[in-house]
Formats: sequence, C-alpha cells, structure tokens
Amino acid sequence: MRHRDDQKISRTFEAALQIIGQKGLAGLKMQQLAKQAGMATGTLYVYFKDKNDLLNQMYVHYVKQMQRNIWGELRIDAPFEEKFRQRWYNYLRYVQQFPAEIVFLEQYHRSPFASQDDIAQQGNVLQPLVEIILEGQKAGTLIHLPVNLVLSFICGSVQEMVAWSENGHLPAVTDITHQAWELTWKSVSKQPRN
Amino acid sequence: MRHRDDQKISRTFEAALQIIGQKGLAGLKMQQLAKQAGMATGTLYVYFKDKNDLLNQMYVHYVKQMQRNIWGELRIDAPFEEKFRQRWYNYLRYVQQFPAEIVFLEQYHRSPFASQDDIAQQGNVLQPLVEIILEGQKAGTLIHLPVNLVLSFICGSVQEMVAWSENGHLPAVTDITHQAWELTWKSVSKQPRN
Amino acid sequence: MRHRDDQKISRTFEAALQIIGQKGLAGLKMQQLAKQAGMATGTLYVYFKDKNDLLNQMYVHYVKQMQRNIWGELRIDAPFEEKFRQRWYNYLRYVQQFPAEIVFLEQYHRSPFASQDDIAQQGNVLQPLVEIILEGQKAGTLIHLPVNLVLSFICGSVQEMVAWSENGHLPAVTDITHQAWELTWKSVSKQPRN
Amino acid sequence: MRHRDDQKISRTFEAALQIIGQKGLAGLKMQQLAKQAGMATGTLYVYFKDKNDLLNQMYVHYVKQMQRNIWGELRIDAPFEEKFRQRWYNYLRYVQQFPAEIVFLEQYHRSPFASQDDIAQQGNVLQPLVEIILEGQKAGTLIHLPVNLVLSFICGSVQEMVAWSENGHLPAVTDITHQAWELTWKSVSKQPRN
DNA sequence: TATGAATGAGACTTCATTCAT
DNA sequence: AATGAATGAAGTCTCATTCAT
Repeated sequence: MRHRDDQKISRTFEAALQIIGQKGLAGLKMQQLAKQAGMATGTLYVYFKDKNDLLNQMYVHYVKQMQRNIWGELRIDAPFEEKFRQRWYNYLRYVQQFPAEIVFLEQYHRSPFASQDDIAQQGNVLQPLVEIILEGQKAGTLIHLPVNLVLSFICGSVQEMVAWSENGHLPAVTDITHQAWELTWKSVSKQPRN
Repeated sequence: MRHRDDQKISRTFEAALQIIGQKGLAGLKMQQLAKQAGMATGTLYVYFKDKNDLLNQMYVHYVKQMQRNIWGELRIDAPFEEKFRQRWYNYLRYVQQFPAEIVFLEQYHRSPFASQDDIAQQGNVLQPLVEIILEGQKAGTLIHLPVNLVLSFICGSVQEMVAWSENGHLPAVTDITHQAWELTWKSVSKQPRN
Repeated sequence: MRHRDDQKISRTFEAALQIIGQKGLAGLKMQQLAKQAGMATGTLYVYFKDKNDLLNQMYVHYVKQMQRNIWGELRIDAPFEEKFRQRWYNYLRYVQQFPAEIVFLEQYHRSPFASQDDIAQQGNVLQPLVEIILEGQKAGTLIHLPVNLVLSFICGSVQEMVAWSENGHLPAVTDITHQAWELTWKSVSKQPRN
Repeated sequence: MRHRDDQKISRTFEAALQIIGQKGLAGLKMQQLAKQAGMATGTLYVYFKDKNDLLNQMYVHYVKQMQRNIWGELRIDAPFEEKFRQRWYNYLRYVQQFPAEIVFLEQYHRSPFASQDDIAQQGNVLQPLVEIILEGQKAGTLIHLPVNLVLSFICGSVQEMVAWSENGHLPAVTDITHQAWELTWKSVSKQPRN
C-alpha cells in the first residue's frame, strides 16, 4: 500500500499519545483515536494492519525518538560533570516535554500488545547515558557501582520528579532542575563518606 | 446458608493483581479474573457493583496496605541514618515484594476507571517517608531541599531499581540493597560538595 | 413438598402484582419479588417450580378470583336491568379494586410465559356476564347482536374507563359509575333508533 | 461509503413490533430483533444508544403515527353522525390494522423503559376524537357527559372488540363494523330513555 | 423449610475490523 | 486513498436457578 499522506502516521501517533496520557492504554479505542487524529476509522487501517501493529510501530518510533533526544550534542573538551549533566538534562527535558511518551512506553511493556522482540529492543534506549557513566567511572570521577544501578537511579528519580511536578506535588521542573542535579551529582560522584 | 465470604474479596484482588502484573489494566477481563480467583463470573457481581467499583475498592485497599507496610516499627533511640534507612528499606521491600501492586497503582491513575477522589487520596501514602525526611532536615542531618523533591528522588530510584532487577537488567534486589542505600544516603545527607 | 406456610403463596402473588402494576411483566425479577414478598429468593423455589410455574399458577388463581368476584349474588325477582347492572357493577368494581390484576392478565397473554392451555381457559372467565346477556336477549330486553360483541363492548369500556380514572384523566370511578351505566345501558338495551 | 440508512430505523421498529406483538415487551431481545430486522446486532447500536433509547424513539414514532391515522379527512358538510363515524372508523381501522402498535403502546407504559416525559405526551393522541365529541355535544347531538368518559368508552370498546376478533372470539372486524357502530352510536347519541 | 450466596447461561453492549461507496 | 456504516466476536453484566448451611 502506498501512503500518499505520510503525516497521517504522525498525527495518529500524537493523538494516541494524548489519549494514553489521559486514559492509559486501556482507554485507547480505535474510533476515538481516529476522531482525535482527524480521520475516519477505516483510514487507520490503511496505514496500520491492526491495533497491535499500530502500537508496535508507535513503540519503535518513540523509542528511537527518545534516544535521539537523549544523545544531543556534547562539547568534547568540556569538564566531565558538565558533559554528564548535559546528558542527564537531555533525558530530563525529554521526560518533561513528552510525559505521555513515557507513560506509553511504560504501559506498553505490560500490555497484551507487547511482543518480546519489542521489549528486548528497549535495552539500548539509554545507551547515551550508559556511555557517559562508563566514561566517568573509567576516569575515576563516578562511583564504582553496576552501571545499571546508577542508571536506574538516575532515570527513576527523573521520571518521578517530573511526574510529581506534573500533578502539582512539585513546582515546575525548570524551577527545580538545579536542585535536582545537586541531588543526582552528590549521589553518583565519587566522594568520601563524610 | 453460605455466608458472605470476605476472603473472596481478597482472592479477587490478588487474582486481579496477578493479571494486571502480566497484561496490564488493559488486559484485565472480568471472566478471566473470576476464573483466576476461583469463582463464577456472576459471583464477582455479588461483591462488586461493577468493574469500576472493583477497581476503586482495590485501589483504596492497596493504598492502605502500602502505607501500613512503609510505616513499620522504628527504634526511637537509633541513630538517624538507621531510622531513615529503615523506612527506606520498608518502602524498598514493599516495592520489591509487591511489584504488581505498584504497577496497578501506577496504571490505575491513568485509566478510564480512576475517579478524582481516589487520586487525591494518594497524597498521604508516603507520609511515613515525609515524616522521617522532615525530622532529618530539622536535625540538620539531611539536605535542605523541598521534601517532595527528596521524596520523589527516593521513590523513583527505588521503583526503577526494582523494576530493572525484576526484568533481569539488574541482579536480585537483596544483592544490591546495600549499594543502593549508599547512593541514596550520599545524595540526601548533608555533606559538603567535595 | 409440603407447604408449612400457605400464606407465602398469596404474599408472593400480591407482591408480583404490585411490581407488574408498576413495571410490567418485563420488570418482574425473582429477586425483587422475593424481597417485596418478604422472603428469600430461594424460598420462592420451595413453592414454585420456576418463574413460569409461578406465573402460570398466578394466572389460574386470578382468573378464578375474577370469576368469583363477578358472579356475586343476584336477587332472582329483581327487574332485569337491575340484575344486569349488578353483574356489570361487579365487573367494574373488580377492575377498579384490582387494576394490577387486569394488567397482569393482559400482559400475560402476550408473554413468553403463557401456555396455550392457560389462554384457552380464559374464555369462561366472563361466563357470569355471558349468562345475563343471553337472558336479556331471550327476554327481548337486550339488543340482538353477537354475545361476544356486546361483551367486548362492556368489558372494554369498563377497563378503559377505570384505567383513565386511575391515571388521572377521569374522576374517581365511584363518581362516574352512574353516568357510565347510562352509556352502557343505552348502548345495549333494545330501543328504537330515534 | 455507505450512507446512514433511515429505513434501517423503520425496519427495526417494524421488527420490534412483530416480536412484541407475539412475545410482549418482556420477550424482546436485541439479538433476535437485529436478526428479524435483517442486520447485525451491532448495527442497532449505530442507530440507537441502547435498548431504552430504541424503545423511547419507537414510542414517540408510533404515538405520532397513530395520531396521523386518526385525523384523516372529513367532509365538512357531511351530517354529524357521518363525521363522527368517520373518526371512529379511522380509530377502529388503526387499531385493527396495527394491533401490535396498540400492544406496544399499552405495554410500554408499564415497563422499566418508560420515562415520565413519554407518558405525559400521550394525552393528546386522541385529540381528533376529542374534537369531534366536543362538536357533537355543542350541537346537542351527543349526550352531555365528561368528554373523557365518552372517549374511554369508545376507545375501550373498539380495542376490546378488535382484540377478540383477532383471537377468534369474534368474527373478522370488517364483518361486525356496522353492528359495532350501532352499539356505539346508540350509547353516545342524545336520545331519551325509552 | 428457609436462607441468600453462588452459579453460569444468556442478555446487553462495545469495539476492532471490514466493506461498500 | 478515504470514509464511516456495518459487522460480529468478545466483553460486561443480569438474573433465573441451585445449593450449602
């Protein structure tokens, strides 16, 4: 099939995110999705084989987008903390700008739609962060703990902070970014117990 | 005559958790739920008005249970770090022992089933942690940042760590608890930047 | 099975009538019926094989009761109009006192519960009226038209009048009985067209 | 693209009537209805929100249709009896041609589906008959009794007669129409008691 | 016998998907 | 390709009936 109008796909993805952000995957209905995306139900099936396929493609799409966003540009000669902070910030900004994406990726994993293949692929989404952490450990700047432990620490705290900011239990993310980085850096940088 | 059997309710909740843990809220079907809970479909409707009511009651139930689990007993005369660690550990243990509960609470919020009242109630679930953090800040032992920031940091990191441990990206939780605490304490305790 | 408590049957019938009078046969549920009759659901099945049986017995019961009510006592030596009027009045009074019974008998006919036998039996409910009409025709007092035509005329008008009185489109039955009889007698008595 | 097909609505109504005429409202099942109307179950829900809505719309529809049928055309210069008879005959013909409609309207009133609004609306269905009766009374041709009493008399007798004709207790309606009119006219026209 | 919780067939309804236009 | 009405399998829920107490 030929897709004359490629933007229909992105419109679909965006509409789906919006719904999932509000009602969760359990609340995503093809009819409402089409309406929100400004097209007819049947049109969805021109671009996607079925709901499963739609969500699969969507998953791949957003995993890639997330990765692109986290990589960003780094000044090679900058001091390590600044480079690390940059990656961390990229991740933070992504989570903040695209909260629905995060909800989707999260809920997709535990859903009747996820295939094992998809989930496996997720591992390297955070590759940008993995690399910078390894670099810091090699340089003796970061604490020597399993990379994934450090990683989960960073990602978890960021996600939760953004979520709380969103639902009003914390101020706007931009207003606490500095403090959040303090916490993060204190935790993962190599420094003697006082 | 058969008596109204309160354990049917808990059996239902447990079965629901099991399914949600695997398939997400989107994968929870009343018929399968009944089967898993060892009763007839109709029986569910003896104890719950409808699916919505079931999930509402379930939410209230698990919010309460989570709180009970986090409080725990504290030795009053213990040094602060130990008391704090205890609460943190209670939380960690809960998240680890009951991953499905966490998934449920998470997914419930963004679902067609959640009522605004339910969500409001969630605020005080983490009261036990709030209190210990405030105590530490007052004593000058903990860093002076918004409580909820510290809190989101702690909860987020714990949740993510457990999740990664569960899906194989990290070793068993018990094997990294010590290291995780190091990270956490380093981040939130008052100590000069080195 | 032995029915220790025979009044349970009548209590059931009465409760059923009450419900049918309000919600129709389509609104009769065994559970609500039991509650209204002041007993447990299961008890109904001690006295009746199933819902069908209940309605069947109920039909027979009320057909008989109606007949009993219409017969009444007649003074043999009274003038014909008075005797006729007496029967008519008995019927009217029955329809008025027991409107739910009428609704039930009506709806029962067109329902998934009615058996052909039941319906056949209904023919002779109005036997008392048939007899008095025949007597009047033989005596030349009543107009010579098919008995059932006269009969349907009388029954239909009475039923409708009572129904209208009940739902407020007509005054109380007792206040218009005299006028109604005027109409009836004028229609069926032998008198030249003017 | 297929167009929304208004005749599907009428096909649904007709099928519903057919079923209700046989089995009563209590016997109307959505699946059988769809089958009888020659469409899929789901299609019903394209045109009607739910069973309740279907029956509500249906009620409004048939109340209107009945009224249309009774009005008919009247020769202005005809003698009163003929005009009156015409209206009466229109009503009779409607009741005879559409017995299921009558059953439906009747059963709908006492059903779990009826709304108070619907029922209120019914009052003016018989407006055509009301008008002609008032005219006759003003002209001194008809007996001076409450209009609704006369009306209930006429409607009740017609309905019952047709019902009996239908179930075999009376000959075909066309064969007794003349006699029925005799009875009716005798009852309501002004004439001295003999 | 009386109870009302438990059952599951079958009713109502939704919704992913197809199809005529 | 695009549309949205049509479809019917699958879901939610009801309710006549059974059954343990």
